[in-house]
Amino acid sequence: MVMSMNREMTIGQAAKSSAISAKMIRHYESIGLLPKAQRTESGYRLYDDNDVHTLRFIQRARSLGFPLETIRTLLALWRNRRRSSSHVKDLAERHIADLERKIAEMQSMVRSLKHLAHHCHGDDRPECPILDDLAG
Amino acid sequence: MVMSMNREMTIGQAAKSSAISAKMIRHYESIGLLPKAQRTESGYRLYDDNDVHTLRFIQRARSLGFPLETIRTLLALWRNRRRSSSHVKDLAERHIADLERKIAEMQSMVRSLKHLAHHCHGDDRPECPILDDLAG
DNA sequence: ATGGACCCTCCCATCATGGGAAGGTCAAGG
DNA sequence: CCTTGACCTTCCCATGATGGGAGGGTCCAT
Repeated sequence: MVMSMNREMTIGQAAKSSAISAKMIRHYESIGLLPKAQRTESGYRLYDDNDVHTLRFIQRARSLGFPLETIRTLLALWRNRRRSSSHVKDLAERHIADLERKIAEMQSMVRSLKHLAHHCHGDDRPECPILDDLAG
Repeated sequence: MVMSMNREMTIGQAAKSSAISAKMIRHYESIGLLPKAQRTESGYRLYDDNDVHTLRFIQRARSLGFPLETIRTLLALWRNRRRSSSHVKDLAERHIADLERKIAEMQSMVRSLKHLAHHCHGDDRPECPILDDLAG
């Protein structure tokens, strides 16, 4: 049933194919996010298309901001045919809530900063409402 | 411990007065953000109202999200009577731009995640558009 | 055989913060 | 006076995700 070619490649090529740096691929392996890679006799890591598929999964999850520990769970769910989609959705929704909390925090900072900056002349003189605010 | 009358206090009290942990106050001193504190004969750090004023300045700046290196500059400007407010305003505006960039990044993640979560049934079955997306 | 482009491991840095160990100091109450 | 507990000290380690770089081995094409 396996009809795909099993092209093997070194870590540099896997890195290019997945947009994850070789440094990070080694790191993910070291923390057990990835299984230990195959090695050549001389110790070079070898990756096949399946490995690259996993790497891309991780890359996409990282690009959505998922922390590595959550990605560890997502990978397990991905591989588990008896998973429930509610588990995955729950992880996504918690992550969304996390992001929205951080966004709100930063937006509040931006509002305050813009207010302060708006009142600052921004010229050669020392008077500055921004510093006045920080000084309390 | 010799405590003079002009409102000198230990690090724990300075921490309470400034809402910066004792741990962080020591750290700020170690990286030169704060000058070395006075010490009692037995080695306890001592802080006066002026020091607490500086600590509150730092606390307020941190609460607006300024990184410590920028706060180092802000402190110098605060103490410099020949500063130009444009310098301060510039720092604030760069910080605003930084925050807005990060906010936009996270909002983009949230948009994608909400879209995916919206299409996920979130039930007992394994089918999951979120994992399908991550898997590419 | 040589050079350059890979690969390996190991250590260190970032950024801001906290935890905790091991030990010294101080004030209050028995 | 001595104990107790709440402070204080320094030092090391951890977080999360990533990168830099040293020192050394491997592979391939010229």
